Amino acid sequence: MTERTADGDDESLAETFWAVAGRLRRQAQESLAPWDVTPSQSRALGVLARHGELRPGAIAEHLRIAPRSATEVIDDLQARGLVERRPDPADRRATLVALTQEGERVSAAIRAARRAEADRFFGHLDDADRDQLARILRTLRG
Amino acid sequence: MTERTADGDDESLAETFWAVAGRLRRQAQESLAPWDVTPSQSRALGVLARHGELRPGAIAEHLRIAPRSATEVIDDLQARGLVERRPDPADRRATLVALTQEGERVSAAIRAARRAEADRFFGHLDDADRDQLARILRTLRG
DNA sequence: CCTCATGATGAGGTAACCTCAGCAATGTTC
DNA sequence: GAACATTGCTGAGGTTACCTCATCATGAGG
Repeated sequence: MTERTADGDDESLAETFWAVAGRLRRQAQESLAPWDVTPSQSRALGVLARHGELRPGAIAEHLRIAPRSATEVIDDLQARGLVERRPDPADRRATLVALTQEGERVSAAIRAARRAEADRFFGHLDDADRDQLARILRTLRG
Repeated sequence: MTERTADGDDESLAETFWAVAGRLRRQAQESLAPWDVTPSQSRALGVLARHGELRPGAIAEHLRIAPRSATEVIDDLQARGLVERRPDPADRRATLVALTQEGERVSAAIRAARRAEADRFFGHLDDADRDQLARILRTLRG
């Protein structure tokens, strides 16, 4: 009798929101397992896939993290052979980060898996609700 | 010209959801600042305020974290004088964790601040949207 | 009592962030 | 065109919030 104890504890919207966030996070994490890539690495891969080669600072902006933190994520991705660093011909201080072929492959695969995951997660909603949710969230995104 | 760069990068619902989550998290964190209490500590205080004295294991269940992690949060709260541990008269292995008077006071204050924060955050929505959102999130919460 | 399960905690680890300091290349200013 | 501030990245080291695994009591059942 494991008892669904784990909190009804709801203190309105915020609490419910976080409960949902937790579920979504766990699912996302699972869906990344096959590639041995952490969520933050996958976010960085996504940015690179969308924008092409970028400097670490630009990646940091896209991810809304400190530049130093981007360096770390890039280090990890490089260690896994998914990105490579090359000097920026336009500025000798700077570095350009680009997906390797393997990086392209993995990032495409992850993108697909993430999409499938999201569909599965939000698929419990009918189309109208999905639209509502999207609209409301965009309002809150600021 | 600071440039609102930080990502339009939206890959549908999930991305938007996380953008909102980020904003909410930041605001929540700020709203806790006056009491020098971390988010996870405040969650634990909330559980204790709602349920009264509990064993660490029970707190862990409510927070959906490992028992060992609950021990840690409780340690921190105890160091700040917000909770106290006393032996469970019903089981000599167990410990009961209860709010101190200071803990009650702080937890009430935080509760109020959190509520105000949430109102401010979700206040951008009209009543209908708030209801919609609540309903949809409850569906997704599982 | 003897064994197994349970409650809490020590030890030690991880992911994902952060700030601060330092170094090299740039841009600016006089 | 030398002096100075700024920018771009990264080393060092810290924090939060988790985790697992091992240990050590106590408790419960045969």
